[in-house]
Amino acid sequence: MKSSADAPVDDNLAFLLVTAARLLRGRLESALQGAELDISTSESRTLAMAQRLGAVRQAELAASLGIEPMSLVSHLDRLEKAGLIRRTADPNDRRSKLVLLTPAAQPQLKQIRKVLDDARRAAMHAFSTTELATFQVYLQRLCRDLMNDV
Amino acid sequence: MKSSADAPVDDNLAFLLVTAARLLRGRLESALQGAELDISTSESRTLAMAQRLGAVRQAELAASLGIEPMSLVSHLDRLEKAGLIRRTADPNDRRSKLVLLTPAAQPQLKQIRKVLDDARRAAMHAFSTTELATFQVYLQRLCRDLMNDV
DNA sequence: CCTTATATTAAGCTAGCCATACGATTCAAT
DNA sequence: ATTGAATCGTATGGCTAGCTTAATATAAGG
Repeated sequence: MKSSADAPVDDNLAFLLVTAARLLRGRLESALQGAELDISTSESRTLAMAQRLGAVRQAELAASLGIEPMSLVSHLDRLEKAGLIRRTADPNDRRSKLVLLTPAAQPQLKQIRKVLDDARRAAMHAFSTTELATFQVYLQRLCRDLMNDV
Repeated sequence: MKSSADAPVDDNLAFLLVTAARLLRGRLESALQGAELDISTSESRTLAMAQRLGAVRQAELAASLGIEPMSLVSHLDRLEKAGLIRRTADPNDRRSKLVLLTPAAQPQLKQIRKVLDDARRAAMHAFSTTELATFQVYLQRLCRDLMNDV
């Protein structure tokens, strides 16, 4: 299937980005729901980043996600309740808590990744491998710039 | 200033897109506020699209924006209250209303565009003209695909 | 007549943000 | 040792931008 050229789309890059994100997110949420995974896109992302960073302080995890620590709390609450993470006191700083994945999280995360990847692939099937790689590099660069307060 | 390579970012394109959009949007909102334009990003986008389409039915405007008609109502309410648009009965279909920009909207929209473009440019100053063009084409294609229900 | 379309209203949800605040802890300066 | 500032995670209430479900009156098309 080829893209339709007749639907008007924004002529402003920022509007396009915000719109694409919103629409793609809708797809991801539907896919997670359809797979009966009781987890949202944002919780999935939190879990994936926590896995990547290993035992990580909440403040650091929030920074890596580009969100406020306060906003992270509710995601962690849900993930902890679902038995996918646990919070433990940081032995090096008693103000802090470390976030660790539980054994149950690994297979779950594997499944989540598959569902999300399939949905993303379906949505972007008209893009070539090279284009996808370029797209991803651009987004990575942009995220870094935006997160590092240019 | 060059991008930092040490901040971890997501390795998933979808997460990157959603994050970039959120962060960029924050920049846009700040810029609009800083310029004391009493309008949000979404209202700006609605106004810009309404200008582009000319006298347009609400359902059609919503479709072009990729949002639900119901969601459009509150944006239009605000814009109408601000004197930037007016709604008028469609002579061809009495169920419908046409959205038209008021004379006050043109200079306002010009200012809004400037503020948004400056903010977007600042956020993406590390991208070359060619890269920006490529990025925009990718986003346009993605938006079209997502809006045309692939 | 029946079905679909249109704009609108209402309530509730998610994902973030904000301001404000708190107790506990840590760090740096004196 | 003391003090003030900063950090940390958490709680509260409220905001925005969309979505959802449900519903309504009116209009249009077959």
